[in-house]
Amino acid sequence: MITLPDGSRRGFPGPVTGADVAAAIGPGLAKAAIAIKLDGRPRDLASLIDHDAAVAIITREMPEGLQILRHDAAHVMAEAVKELYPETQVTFGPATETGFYYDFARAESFTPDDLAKIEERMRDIVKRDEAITREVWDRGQAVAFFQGIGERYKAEYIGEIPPDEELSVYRQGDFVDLCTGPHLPSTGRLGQAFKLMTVAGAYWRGDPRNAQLQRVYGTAWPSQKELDQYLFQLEEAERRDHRRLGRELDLFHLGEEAVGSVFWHPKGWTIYRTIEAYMRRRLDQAGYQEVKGPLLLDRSLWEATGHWENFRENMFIAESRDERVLAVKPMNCPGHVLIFKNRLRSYRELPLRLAEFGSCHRNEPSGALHGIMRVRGFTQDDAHIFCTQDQVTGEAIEFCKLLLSIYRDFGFDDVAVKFSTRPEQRMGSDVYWNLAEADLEAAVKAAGLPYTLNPGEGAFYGPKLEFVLRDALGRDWQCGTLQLDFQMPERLGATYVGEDGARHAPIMLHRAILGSMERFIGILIEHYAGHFPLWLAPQQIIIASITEEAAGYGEEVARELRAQGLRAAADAGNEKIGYKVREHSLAKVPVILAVGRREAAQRMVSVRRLGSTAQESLALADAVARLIIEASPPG
RNA sequence: GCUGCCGUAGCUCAGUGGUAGAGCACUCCCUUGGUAAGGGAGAGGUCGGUGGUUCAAUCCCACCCGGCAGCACCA
Repeated sequence: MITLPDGSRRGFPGPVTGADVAAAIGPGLAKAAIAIKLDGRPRDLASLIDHDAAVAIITREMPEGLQILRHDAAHVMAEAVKELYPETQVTFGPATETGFYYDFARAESFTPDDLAKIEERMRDIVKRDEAITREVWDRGQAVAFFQGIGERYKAEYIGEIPPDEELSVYRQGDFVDLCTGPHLPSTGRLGQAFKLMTVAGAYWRGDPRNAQLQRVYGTAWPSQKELDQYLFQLEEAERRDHRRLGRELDLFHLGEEAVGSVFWHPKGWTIYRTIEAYMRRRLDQAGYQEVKGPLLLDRSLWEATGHWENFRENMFIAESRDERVLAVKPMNCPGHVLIFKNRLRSYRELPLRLAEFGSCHRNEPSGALHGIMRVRGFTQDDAHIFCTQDQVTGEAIEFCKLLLSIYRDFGFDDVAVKFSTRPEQRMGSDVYWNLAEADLEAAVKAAGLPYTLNPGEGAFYGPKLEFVLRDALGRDWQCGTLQLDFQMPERLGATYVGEDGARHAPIMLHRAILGSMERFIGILIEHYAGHFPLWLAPQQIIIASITEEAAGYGEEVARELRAQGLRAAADAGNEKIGYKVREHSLAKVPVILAVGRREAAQRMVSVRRLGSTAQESLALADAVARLIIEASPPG
């Protein structure tokens, strides 16, 4: 008896295959079927069902089906590589979110020409429509076989598979691969909607101490249409790339003179200051107190916090004329703790929320740098909340509310939460960790936010929540964080006097909303594709005069708007209005006010919005009043 | 940091073992034009850096610096 996803049941006289079940339901499904889900687990279409079970047919359009498709694309690629370059060893080749990759071991590196050849051979293999069959081998046989054909990585890996686990091997044509599956019934079912993208290095088993393999990436989709759509999306992402827009819109630059640090240009810095002012306002309202700590702090402090031990390699060290060794601060928390413990604190002062736009420097590995998203010098919208254990939940809930509200103001409604627990390399006893993890989990539950578990990814001093927002292209970015720290205040000897007259170490919440200003602005640039909402646009309004006769009036309009706090400038240049409209539209100025002889005579402006060709004639006073309202920041 | 690829004008890119070119941008002149490029002229480069091979190197080789993609890393 077989139960289908809609709850209906079908009886079969004896054992059947997944293909039989699909055929029994209908010929259309039989044709579309590529695999089955047997009691919730994906299996080959050819797998035998010999007991009462819940069965669902998987088609290529379903998420599970797409994953199988991509996994198969990896196998077809491996087969193609083995045919073209038999000396190559295969290792792992899984599906990814947009396609697949396979890691190969080969002395020579693959060139772009090689990729084209491999892709061509893959298309052949699909045309050959080779049957893909599953076999179960015993360990000795498998190790001997893979050793015999020179596949040392595969042979090594077999030794690590738990002995009670079935060892399955898939055969397609002459290619035999160790794999748990499931797979398509034949290579022809893959279709031709795939494309090889790039080749890059990747460590065997993800460990930098191991050999580096060559990872060939590809993308694969159920149909050509979806492949084309994906490729278009990649182009769109490139058009929005913050490094490109940063240059085109003259926001910032990066240079060899300060690798990994941002040179903010006037327009970029205007965005920065606008965001900073907005955040400052929101934090003031939420009961934070802003502070500013020193950039250079003595080595002994970093030894006390544990950073010297854990992160010295990534800290910039500055030596002074005396014997002291100073480190450029990689984070702001020790400074805030020092401010906290500078005098005797009472429980009445808690929760004490110290905020700082903290300039930090971390000597990130060169390969990690990426535009202004991952830099060596950056500014965190950091704050530390010193509180009692009773206050943790309430503070966490308030923080989550504030964070979501701020994200909404920047146009991000989709926020995911990850809960990261104790990492392997950590500070402090498990007693602390048990307490901290329990408290933080209780807090996120109380805040009513759904979250996913991220085991082992916490900070070395405490567990953390990470807030991931999704941008206009559906990409995820981790920005906000909330970390619970039972250790640092105690390590640095920060205490407060409790109601009982005794001294207690406060609990410290580390938190950031934007994460880093640099990174967040990078995300915003890409999210808005450079087309910022009026309140954020560095140049909000251009007054383009049509003739020299109207230039004086244009300047007057610009002065009036600036007097009202708007970022307006007059363009009295010697160009036609069409040229000016094009120039400022490309510069993504949200509002262009055209003024000619008519407007000057009647004290009007002709309003043109970015993204529209419509023109609206307004009295100057009305236009100013309207723009003031539109340009006012949220919150 | 590792693997691979790349580095020519502000930008996008041609090009060659015999000391360099286009378009856009820039400057000036003409043009005063009504909503995405009006016309003309000019200026601009130690061909990423340092060594080497060569009669001769932007081109070939080595090292270094920087960038890109991925991996690893992200307190």
